[in-house]
Amino acid sequence: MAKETKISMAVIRRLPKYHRYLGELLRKDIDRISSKELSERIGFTASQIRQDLNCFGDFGQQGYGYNVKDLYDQIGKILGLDKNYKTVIVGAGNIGQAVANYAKFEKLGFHLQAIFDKNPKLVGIKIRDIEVKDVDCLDTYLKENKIDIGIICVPKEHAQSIADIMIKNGIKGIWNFAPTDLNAPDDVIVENVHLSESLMILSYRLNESELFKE
Amino acid sequence: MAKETKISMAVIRRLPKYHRYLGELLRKDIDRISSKELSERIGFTASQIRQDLNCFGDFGQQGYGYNVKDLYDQIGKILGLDKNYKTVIVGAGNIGQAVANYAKFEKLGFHLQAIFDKNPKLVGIKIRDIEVKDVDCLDTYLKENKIDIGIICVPKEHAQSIADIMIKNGIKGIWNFAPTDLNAPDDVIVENVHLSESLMILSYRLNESELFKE
DNA sequence: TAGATTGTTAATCGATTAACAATC
DNA sequence: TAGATTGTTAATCGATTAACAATC
Repeated sequence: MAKETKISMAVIRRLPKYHRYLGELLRKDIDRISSKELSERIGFTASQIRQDLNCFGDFGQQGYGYNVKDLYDQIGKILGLDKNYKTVIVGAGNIGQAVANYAKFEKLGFHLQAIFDKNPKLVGIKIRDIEVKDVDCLDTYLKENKIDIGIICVPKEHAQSIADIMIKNGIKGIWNFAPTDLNAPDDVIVENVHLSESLMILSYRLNESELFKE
Repeated sequence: MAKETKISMAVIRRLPKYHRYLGELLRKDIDRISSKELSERIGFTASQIRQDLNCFGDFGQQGYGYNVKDLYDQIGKILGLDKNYKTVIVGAGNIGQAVANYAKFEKLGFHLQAIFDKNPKLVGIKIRDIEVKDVDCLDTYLKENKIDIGIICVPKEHAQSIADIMIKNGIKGIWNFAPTDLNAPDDVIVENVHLSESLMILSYRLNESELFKE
């Protein structure tokens, strides 16, 4: 991570897409690519691609372009995909189970250590060989086990209190699926997945375009 | 939807959050709010709130502020939440099932009509009283039933071919959970939920902040 | 009326695009 | 070397914030 100055959120949100497209090129045994050609595939301007990449270092070579494998690895490193994270899921309902079973998850270095729920019908069942624990044990569990990331899949009414327990016990990142904004100190990173917002935006765009006639 | 000129994506992506916060105020029996007070709750500047809302009409009143119920309803209408949409899910794996069982879904006016999968082990099972059909029937089904929105929850390798069938049969919106970018004509709206991108951004931010020491 | 708060214009800030010298 | 393509600066575009007259 070469250069200084704060990277803008706009750039950061494009990084995973670079990583994904470079991964595809790699699988196609393409070993070099110019910003112009990548631009045509990925849909960003060549100029933007060069600007974005230059936030992190001089990855390219004049007259040649970028080495695909190299750049893929570099961006993976920038994204922290070379690291390992210990995670817990709180909320073993539909979304919690889907996340737990989400295969890509482990591949990216996120290792699920435990799952919690408050529903007695779910406590005790096994998901991916992990027995669901009672949420009352969460606080104790987090004290006894160093966990990096907490995944919140509970209804919005309980999300903040679960987040508070996580924060109190030193969790550094929260992946929040509850449809609410969590309060957290600056040194705890919260990344939201708000499905209903996504759906509303789809609905808006459908109507805006006048495509949708009931 | 009063005013003209194209609304920017930045504004649109904030609309669901307005809707959510106004819904909360409503439940707390607060019936009027100024841009300043809303600003303190929602975390946007008062100026931005007034700018955003004015894209769609003059909802406020000088010296008074905004009527919560009114504004909530207006934004709901702008988002198309007063409409009903017929949907199908293709892919009855973890994510497909989670989406199918997602309660909020129906409440927003999205009515699930059918679920498809190609796995014989899943074909025939019932999810929310809907029997999973073989994906080979998708094309015929869409010809016989007018569906508004297709939800893609299949692995990325199959996403485009499913999308093609949907597009060919007149589906106007696609909610895409497959980690790939779909090709679609301009009159088909694609809204992506890329979970792994969200996770990568969390990972990046964790490392950037130097909070994460392995 | 006086006070409050909007709607809207102007100023600022930040992000994207264009251009081109540097250089492989 | 000549051609290609980067890294980077400057120009443009768009989004956010500030300011304030209009008005409830």
